[in-house]
Amino acid sequence: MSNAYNRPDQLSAPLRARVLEAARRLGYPGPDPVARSLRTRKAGAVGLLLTEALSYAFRDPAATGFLEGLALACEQAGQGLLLVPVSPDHVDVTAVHQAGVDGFVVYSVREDDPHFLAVLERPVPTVVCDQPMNVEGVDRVGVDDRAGMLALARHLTGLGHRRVGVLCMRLAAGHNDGPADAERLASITYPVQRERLAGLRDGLAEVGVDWETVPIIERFEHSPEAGQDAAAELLGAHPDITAVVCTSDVLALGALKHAADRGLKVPDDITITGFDGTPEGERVGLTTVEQPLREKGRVAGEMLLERGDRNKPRHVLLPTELAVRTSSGPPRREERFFSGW
Amino acid sequence: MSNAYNRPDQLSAPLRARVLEAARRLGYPGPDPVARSLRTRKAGAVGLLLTEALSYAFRDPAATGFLEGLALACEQAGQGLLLVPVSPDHVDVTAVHQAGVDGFVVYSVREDDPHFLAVLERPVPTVVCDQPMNVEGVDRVGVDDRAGMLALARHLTGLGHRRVGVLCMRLAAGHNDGPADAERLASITYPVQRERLAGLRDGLAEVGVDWETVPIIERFEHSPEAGQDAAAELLGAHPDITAVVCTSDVLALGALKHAADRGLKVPDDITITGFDGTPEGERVGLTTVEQPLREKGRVAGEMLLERGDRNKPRHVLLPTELAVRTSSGPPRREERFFSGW
DNA sequence: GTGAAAGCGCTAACAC
DNA sequence: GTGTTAGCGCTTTCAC
Repeated sequence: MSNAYNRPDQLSAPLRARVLEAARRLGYPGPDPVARSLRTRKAGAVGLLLTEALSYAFRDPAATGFLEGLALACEQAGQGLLLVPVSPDHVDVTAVHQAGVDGFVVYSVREDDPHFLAVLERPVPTVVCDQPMNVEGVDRVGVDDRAGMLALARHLTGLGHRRVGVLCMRLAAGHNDGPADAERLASITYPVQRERLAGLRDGLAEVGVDWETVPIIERFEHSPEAGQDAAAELLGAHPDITAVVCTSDVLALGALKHAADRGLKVPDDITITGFDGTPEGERVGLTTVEQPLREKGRVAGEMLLERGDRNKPRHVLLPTELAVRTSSGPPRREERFFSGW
Repeated sequence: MSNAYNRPDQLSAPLRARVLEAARRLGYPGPDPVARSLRTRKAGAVGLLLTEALSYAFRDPAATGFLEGLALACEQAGQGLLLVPVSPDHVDVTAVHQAGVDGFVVYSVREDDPHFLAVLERPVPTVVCDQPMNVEGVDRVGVDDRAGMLALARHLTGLGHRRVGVLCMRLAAGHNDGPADAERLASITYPVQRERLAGLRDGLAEVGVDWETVPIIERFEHSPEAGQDAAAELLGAHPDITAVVCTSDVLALGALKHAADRGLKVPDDITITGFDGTPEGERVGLTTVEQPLREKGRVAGEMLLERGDRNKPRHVLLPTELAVRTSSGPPRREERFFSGW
């Protein structure tokens, strides 16, 4: 009987038909997938852990690109993709325990995220995307955030910018909407933000800009609105800034909006840059660091699903590319630091 | 022991700590979620069935809006969201059988979709979004597509348009990239498309335009590229058209692109309209019929999750709103039908 | 507060 | 090709 459903080739066609017909008549709804999973020790699904609320997966364009690639990989392997419902505030980890999955993909969470720690306790393989970095025995796929931002910084300093300000995403647990002081910068628990800031610091140091003097505005929420608001704060406090470096395209989109509202011409009056390479950013001509978002998702899925042979953790670093578009240009003549123009 | 994990309140705190500590020492990874699901008859997840490839969920802005709302509802109920991997071509229904879920949300599939039929055989509640319509014993949430399109049609005829062309999505199984003839129109298996076309037909009939003379171009793929291509086909064959009505914003975005490439000014040279009300459409000033996408997803989730009392099928119809923006205007003077301007 | 036992529905193995 | 059986890991119940 089990064979009729699971191994059609083991029975003769007419017999199979007969069995199935009888089952239908008896009102048998087909094998229970949960019972089968218990028996075969396969859930047929991959769990996805996001640090944010579930709906974030469909709102953030960088996440969306990643997930598209991940979904592609799952699809090809015939695996489902289970979005695990985690409340970002609640420290309720039961959802992770409830998830009937054969493995987890963890997308860009804090180093000390309790949900992530719960995932590690589950006896299933795990692949991390982006962060945390350097977790014992866990595969990871990411990009060289630091090198990407360094390239961007050099582009800006090459244009002549010296007075730059930064808009960045959440740096650690807890709400901190405002300037990130030295103490905050020393306790970053989101490695990606740390790396991107480090790349910028290095690039600015090459032309003698003191990192201590660079204003950094942090936002808890990651949305264009937050970027817009942060840009207002930054330019309000530091009107002499010639370039606003954002650690994501989403924030940069908001900064562009603020510039427009304020009547500032981009890039003539001010340069604004992003990071990620989202379709939205491209559409509006945002200078940014592009990373292969979809590819990252695909690789994450494949690492998890194809882990037949290897058992030592793998780390894949995908390339980034500086995309110079129309949101960056030299600072105004009177604001330039040197005058070889 | 089970109590230690599941009912912390039933034990004394120190005892609970002792048990958990012992379990950890023994290398016990916590209760197996699948076994628990089998026992409790609760999977803790909602299945999502899309007619398209899984990754489509993250690519189509209308789907994304819906899913954001659905994810929100799941999250609030502490339920996971399982994306069921269906290959659109393959008629392999096993993925539906494998899915360990407490219910299904079916998003906009064909009336005779085999995966959908497989869902109906599963002994779990199901909620349909948009289509199919009128399925015995199944809850549904949607919008009044016909009325929405009728309002749009009246807007266009009011502006003076008489020679309109249509770009529409897939109408039935099978690839048909090209004109939809009478036979094709008579065998539509996507009710949403049928309704939207009917609304347009009704609106045009009010001013005496013969539906038979309205060219309709169908595309299998639903993407801006397909819309662009279809617009080229439409305007190539019918250069006298003054308005291109698209049955989705995504297609309209492509049509706008085509118009731009061809050097046509919108709306001076040609009017282009969409349907859905996506952020992208809004950004570019697309005249369209807005529907509450996120709300639709939320309602779908809630209908599935809160089905405590009711057991007769519910049908929720959400309102649409005509959004007149900058992509629609009167036809050129020499092309107008009447001249009261 | 503890321990033992039944059974959720299935698959895989083995005897017929 | 058919029938029987053990057991996946859990929760629930009931006796202690």
